[in-house]
Amino acid sequence: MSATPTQALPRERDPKVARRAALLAAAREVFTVRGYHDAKVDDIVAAANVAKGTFYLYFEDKRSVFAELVDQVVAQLTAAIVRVDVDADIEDQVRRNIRGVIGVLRDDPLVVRLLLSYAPGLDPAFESHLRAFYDGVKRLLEASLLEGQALGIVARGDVRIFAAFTIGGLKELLLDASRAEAGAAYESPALEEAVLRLLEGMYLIVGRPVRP
Amino acid sequence: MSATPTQALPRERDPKVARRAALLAAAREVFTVRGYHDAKVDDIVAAANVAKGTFYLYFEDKRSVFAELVDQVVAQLTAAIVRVDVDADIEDQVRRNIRGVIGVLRDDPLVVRLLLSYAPGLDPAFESHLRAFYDGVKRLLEASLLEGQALGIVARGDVRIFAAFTIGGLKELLLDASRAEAGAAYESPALEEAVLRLLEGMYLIVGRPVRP
Amino acid sequence: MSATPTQALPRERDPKVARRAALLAAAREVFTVRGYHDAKVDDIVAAANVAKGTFYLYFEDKRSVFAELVDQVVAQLTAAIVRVDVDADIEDQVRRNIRGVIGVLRDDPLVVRLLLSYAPGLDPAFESHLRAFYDGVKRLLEASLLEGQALGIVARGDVRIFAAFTIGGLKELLLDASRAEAGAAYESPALEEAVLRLLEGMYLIVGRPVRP
Amino acid sequence: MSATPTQALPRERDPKVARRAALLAAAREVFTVRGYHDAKVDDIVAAANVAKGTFYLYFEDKRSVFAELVDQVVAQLTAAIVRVDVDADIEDQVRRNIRGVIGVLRDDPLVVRLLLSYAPGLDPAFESHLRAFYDGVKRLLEASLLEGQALGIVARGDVRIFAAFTIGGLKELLLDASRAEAGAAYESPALEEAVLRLLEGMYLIVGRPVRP
DNA sequence: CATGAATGAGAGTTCATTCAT
DNA sequence: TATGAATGAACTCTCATTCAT
Repeated sequence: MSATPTQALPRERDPKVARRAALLAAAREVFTVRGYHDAKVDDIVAAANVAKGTFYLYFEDKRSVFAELVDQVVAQLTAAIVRVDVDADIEDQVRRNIRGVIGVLRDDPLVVRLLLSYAPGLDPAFESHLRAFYDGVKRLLEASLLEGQALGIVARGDVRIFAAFTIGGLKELLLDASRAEAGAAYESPALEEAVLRLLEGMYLIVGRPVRP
Repeated sequence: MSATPTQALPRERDPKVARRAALLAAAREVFTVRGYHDAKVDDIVAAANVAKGTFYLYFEDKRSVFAELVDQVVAQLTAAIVRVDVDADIEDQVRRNIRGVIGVLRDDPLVVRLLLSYAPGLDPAFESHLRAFYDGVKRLLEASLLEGQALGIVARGDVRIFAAFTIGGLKELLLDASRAEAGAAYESPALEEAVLRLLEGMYLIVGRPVRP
Repeated sequence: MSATPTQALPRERDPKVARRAALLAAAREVFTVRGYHDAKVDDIVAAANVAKGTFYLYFEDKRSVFAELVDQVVAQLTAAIVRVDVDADIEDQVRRNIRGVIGVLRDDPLVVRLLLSYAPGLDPAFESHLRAFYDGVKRLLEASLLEGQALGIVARGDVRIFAAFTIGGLKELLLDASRAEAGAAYESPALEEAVLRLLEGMYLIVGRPVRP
Repeated sequence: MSATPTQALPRERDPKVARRAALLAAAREVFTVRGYHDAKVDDIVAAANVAKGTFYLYFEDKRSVFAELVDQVVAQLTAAIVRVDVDADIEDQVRRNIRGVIGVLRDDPLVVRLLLSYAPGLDPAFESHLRAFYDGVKRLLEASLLEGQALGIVARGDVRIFAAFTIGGLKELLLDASRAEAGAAYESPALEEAVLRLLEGMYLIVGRPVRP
């Protein structure tokens, strides 16, 4: 927009940062394709074109790279979700949130599988990490729903159930979408519309006067 | 209730069957607590109070015990789900299905976590196994929904999306329920009622005459 | 040939002896086909149609069955070899020895491979056993050759070399023969004739007056 | 002989090559003493003063080290054997072959036992490997003998039998020699002479006019 | 005597992590 | 800082042998 010297894609100058990023990218690729346990550190360093020891210069251990990757996506998602302001246009904001989440996953379909791999029980080591995220989102949603109920724009009912069902449904839907080869219905705009409809059906009262 | 010598819980007499069951139970416990990879065969045999070699008398290998456990739950769930007959009382059947699924998981809360651990990407070895089950359920649901749409008792819309969202929502809900310590809302009957309401809101048109 | 009450094939009446024999036969079969290390006790008892524990009622351990099988063949071979009496027809006796050895192996071609598997170094456990046999035969042959040299019917030269070469040659030849599907040259009489010729060429002076 | 800085025995400078060689040497020692099955990877790495994992940096698995050792000797032997050229001095070439084989085994008496351990039946895994070598040598010898018969310098008779007997005799002789503590007769030149004599006796017509 | 389930020491192999260069 | 060879604890699975029934 102006003559700022910043590069469009600031192709990292600092070689240390670049290395770290390369390893992270390689890890994401490998973890996504192979799964956490099948992904060997050897695979990651091979993909990053780096020696094995280098890996440990940038990361504590195998587990911490995975954790960092998860955090990355979590951060992106968190950034995409905004607390619904009841004084503004509700539907628009909900739509925006849905679109945001879909968008993040669309941009980085590989990590979807990683993130959606909640896998409770399969690996206790990551339960806490992933659960923390889901719990956060769930709480955010619950709070919004409660507020909405007070304002009469969310149907009565147990918000925990609403929240859990919503999040679960979205997860499955997006997982499906990340796998679907074609599927016009899984095109972003259609998906967004369909999800909105579902939420409306379930509990969301939009497009109606706030007043009874 | 009578003089039959059979025991209420017939505490398996056949020692081989008993051992197998003991190992299976131990494995379920260990897998559930530790997760597949962290569960060592040593842990399982220790829990079953059996020597290491014994394990291999009853199971091909570690993986096959896990697979068998999954199959067990899948079978229970499959048995609990019936195809909805549109000539009979729809709501009752849907309710029965919901109740059936909830019931199975309630009876065996440990394995829930195991089954709900779809974990795509975390372990390619079991993806196919678990996906096959989910795909089956999804297809069953999709078919029912299509039929329902033809009869006017299911709202219009993409049945794939309906099905995926429903299953995802249920998974998350039941997972939550399996963790909830107290939570009155997660009591079976209330849960059943709440789920029914959600489905109604999303797409199910019940309690109304088929014909306008 | 007469009314002797002995049975032609005295199909052992004593069940214990029969069991033992059955196990031995099974072991021979399995060892021959699979080799010592690949032959599992399970395979042997399966072939003998006997429970695993039974094996240990009749034999100390796996090794001892093998040893006994080797001893069996060694005994047969030892019986087939006679010390050459220089006062009688030399050629005839040599021929008889060759024929005897060939005959034993022909009767029991399975065990040939077992016996010829001298395998020094491959398994120290059996070296001593098999070496003892070969050394015995070698010494026997050496003694005969020495005697023959004294009588002028064996060429001059190192009898140890003669003996070793003879035994090695025979081993290889018989091993080949035990494998040869067709091979007219490996028919017993032809083989016998050929071996005799070789020995004559190497050191045996037959059909000539002892004294020049 | 000059001022070159190269060492007489260039004690491998490349540490990777050195390690590999050390492991190979250790394996040869251990296999030779203990036999293939009794030789544990632990023994080999202990002998090489290396950690267990290191073994697997240099070799696929236990079996492949053994195979490589066998191949090594086979290669040496193969190099030592030349096809007899009938237009040149026959006796000299045969003598050279004999000397070559004896020489190889003399240089590395440990591996002799390994190589001579044909052990059919003792381990099917290596039968093919070793048999391939013996069959090769046998075919080479047979071809030479056939050629020789056509030229009248090899006696009539079944060349397969000649070849088998020769190779078996040599094996046994060299095995004996590799064990013989003292034994003047087993000194290389004497051995070479004796073998030549045996071959002459059996079928080789040397030093005589081709014409009757 | 016979059975065959149970045993458990031990084998080969893997792989996250370390560290000398 | 980067390397990659070395490490060794740990894991799964095997199988000869034992022993209660």
